[in-house]
Amino acid sequence: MPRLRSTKPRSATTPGTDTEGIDISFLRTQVGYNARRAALHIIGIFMERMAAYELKVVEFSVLSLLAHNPGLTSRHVCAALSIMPPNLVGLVTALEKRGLLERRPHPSDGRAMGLYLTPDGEALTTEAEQAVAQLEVDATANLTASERKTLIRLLQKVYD
Amino acid sequence: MPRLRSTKPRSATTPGTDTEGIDISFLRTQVGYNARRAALHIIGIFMERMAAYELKVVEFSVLSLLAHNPGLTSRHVCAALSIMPPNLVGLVTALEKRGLLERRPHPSDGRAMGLYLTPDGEALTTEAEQAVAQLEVDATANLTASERKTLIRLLQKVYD
DNA sequence: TATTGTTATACTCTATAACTATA
DNA sequence: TATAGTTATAGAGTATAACAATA
Repeated sequence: MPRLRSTKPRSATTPGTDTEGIDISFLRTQVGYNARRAALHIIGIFMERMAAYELKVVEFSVLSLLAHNPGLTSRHVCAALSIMPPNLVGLVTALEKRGLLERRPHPSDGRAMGLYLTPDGEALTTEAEQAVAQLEVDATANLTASERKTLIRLLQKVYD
Repeated sequence: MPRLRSTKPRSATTPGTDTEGIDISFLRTQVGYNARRAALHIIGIFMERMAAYELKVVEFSVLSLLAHNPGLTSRHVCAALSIMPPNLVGLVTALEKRGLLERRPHPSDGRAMGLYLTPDGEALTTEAEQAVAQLEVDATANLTASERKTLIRLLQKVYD
């Protein structure tokens, strides 16, 4: 299989700032590279807009997960979001201090704590989810509704 | 707009380990969430397989970029791969110490250094690119060739 | 004055080991 | 013996400020 590889060194006169003329043909044919670039693009816009709610990506994910699954334990949240248990502790503590969720002892398992949104947490999450839904549409404005649906389906086929 | 949100708390008897039965319907409708999950899935397999070449994702990206664009300056590489200049320094130094690339003074700009793969670097990159291409196909085995092509096209529409 | 490459540094994110209390 | 939550800590990744050499 022949390698497509330019032999001519790049213009010796203009180092320049732009990305124009740089050959990234190999990386562009890889799903991983493109998925990462697309994810970072959307996450960048997420961070800009969600700063108003003082929510990072993982914090929003936890809140949204608990909004739809009240009483989930830390272990459940970790499994669903691929978070290491030690890293969830500080996160939950911070959200608890902000009055957005609370830990309640599990009724039948003395080791476990159920996580529940407070009314404030519910309200904020409702707003935040709407903001995220809008932000996602804006961040993927180059896609038609149909393309967006197809993209999500194909991405899920990759990791499911 | 009604919120779909379960009101019934989760089973009080089985905290469990699995992810079964957890409702992640909201997150699953977001492109950003799915793109990140898919990227992490592929990157995980990348790290496993490319450990044989002692190459991390960013290191491979730099090598592949230089293979197709000999003489690129640090500034170019940073712009093309969204790396902060201070973070590229150690990376290039390490690859140089491994004998995979070398810095040559730019012929017309005394500040700049052109980056070039050594013959060893070229050889390793050729092997690594083949390994990555295979790994990508394996990591996206649930997709047909046509779906894979569509996925890449849609991802590029998002961030281009 | 602006830019390239660099150093030093700080901040964030993620990962590992070990402890406690319960099961 | 195993598991849930936690603590402390280490490591990787990413970001900013400032400097020397050159444009």
